Amino acid sequence: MTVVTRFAPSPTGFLHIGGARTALFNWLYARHTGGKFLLRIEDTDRARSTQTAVDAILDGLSWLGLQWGGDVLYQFQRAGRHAEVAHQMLAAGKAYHCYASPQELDEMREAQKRAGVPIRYDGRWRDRNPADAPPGVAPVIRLKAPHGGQTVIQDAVQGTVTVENAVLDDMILLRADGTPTYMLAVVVDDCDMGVTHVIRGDDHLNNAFRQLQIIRAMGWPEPVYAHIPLIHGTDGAKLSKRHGALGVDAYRDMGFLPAALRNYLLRLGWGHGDDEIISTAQAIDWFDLAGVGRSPSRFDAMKLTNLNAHYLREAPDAELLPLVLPRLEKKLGREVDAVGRTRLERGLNGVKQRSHTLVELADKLVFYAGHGAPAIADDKARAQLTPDSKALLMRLAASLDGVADWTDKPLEDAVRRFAEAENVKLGQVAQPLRVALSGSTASPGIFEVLAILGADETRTRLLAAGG
RNA sequence: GUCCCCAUCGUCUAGAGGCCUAGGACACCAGCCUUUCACGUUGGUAACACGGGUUCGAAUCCCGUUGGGGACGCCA
Repeated sequence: MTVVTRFAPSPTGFLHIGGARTALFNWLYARHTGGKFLLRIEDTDRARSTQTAVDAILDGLSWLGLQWGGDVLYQFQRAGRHAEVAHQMLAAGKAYHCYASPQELDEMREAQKRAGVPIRYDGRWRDRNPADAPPGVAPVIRLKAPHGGQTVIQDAVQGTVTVENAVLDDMILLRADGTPTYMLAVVVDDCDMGVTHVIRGDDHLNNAFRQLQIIRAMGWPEPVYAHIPLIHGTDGAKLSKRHGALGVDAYRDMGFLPAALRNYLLRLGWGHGDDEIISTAQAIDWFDLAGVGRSPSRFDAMKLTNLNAHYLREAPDAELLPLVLPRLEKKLGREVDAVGRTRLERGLNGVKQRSHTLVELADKLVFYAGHGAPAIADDKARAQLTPDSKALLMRLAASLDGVADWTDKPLEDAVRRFAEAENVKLGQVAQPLRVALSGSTASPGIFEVLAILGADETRTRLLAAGG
């Protein structure tokens, strides 16, 4: 049997980190088993669904590298099919019309709340004669759920979960306006799409029992359920669009790499021994449902950042350059010219070793991209440029004029000899020099910076700082 | 309120009854390396929520307590 998984977000907002992980797990499981990963947009709530949100979700998944198979299925377009199933159930006596008005049901729930009894539909139209139907009221169709016994789910993550049927009420399948509810639509679509494994957040665990009742009423094959624990914010509460969650686009803007986010998300709720750095290929090979933990986890930006720094260091320069270039040009307010580009190509490796995000990478790279004296980063850097050190830099500029081979090693020799001649420690020359060239007290190796900037640019910056 | 789920360092986790004096990673602290910052490396602080069982033996199994989370819509 070919495994079919799906990710089924509702387009009411961006793709947040929890949804991204759900998508990742579904994608990984499909890839691991050689199955298919499908995408379905649950847009049956016409009032809240937007095209902007659909685009954000599609963009987010693409950026994350989670390619879905086939066309995107839009749930609303299948409303006819959903209604058809509801009517089949009606005809088969598995469902019934309910004429209770929304206000009436609100009152019912209020009364239940006051009485301290479970809040659920009381089945007032379940066995009532249809002849009692009030005139002019469009009914909803409700599932005639089994009364006795219990419903049991063998969840691939949660294990055996049992619920008494008595606590499950007769949910609405088809609204008064003839549109399907989520419960019906999910089940019909999963069945028609041939979904074999439903991997989703465990906020859906309770829904699974209701969905199973529909599936059984229709006599359809039951999927394997895998309800993965939710991701919580640092306060321990469910992460949602309304509560602290950011869209994956926000992480892209913050300079995180898709590979890092995938690795981080994978480790949130799933483990494979002591492994931490897990490539996507490795993840596909290793991923299984049995390794998914059962307790909720909290989002830890520090760990993501650490992982991102790792993937940044590992990434080929050619891959990174196009990603930082736009950020650099935004900083400079102009295009990076050919000279700047060459320096970036040579300097990228040294800087990426020292960066955690693309944002940081761009910050630390900007001195290579521009011309003339760099902006001084902070007071610590400014403090390096004393009258004494400025004078020293002027003498250094003169001394460096004699360097014929403007590369790392000869430059290092020259600077060391200069320090010796001045009778100061190397650091006493290196730090002011670093600030003069890069604008900061922290940079790649100073001789590398010297070499990449070139003799002319170095001289320009030295004179600017010394004068 | 009712139902469901969960519980190992601050965080993510390893742990399938003896391999546990509880391992790894992030973060934090100290040392080394060093032209700065990183990287790297060495060491350190830090956890089985509590109470009962079962067992020769429990972080691991059972029950309860406490705590946390989720769900109870003509939302998805």
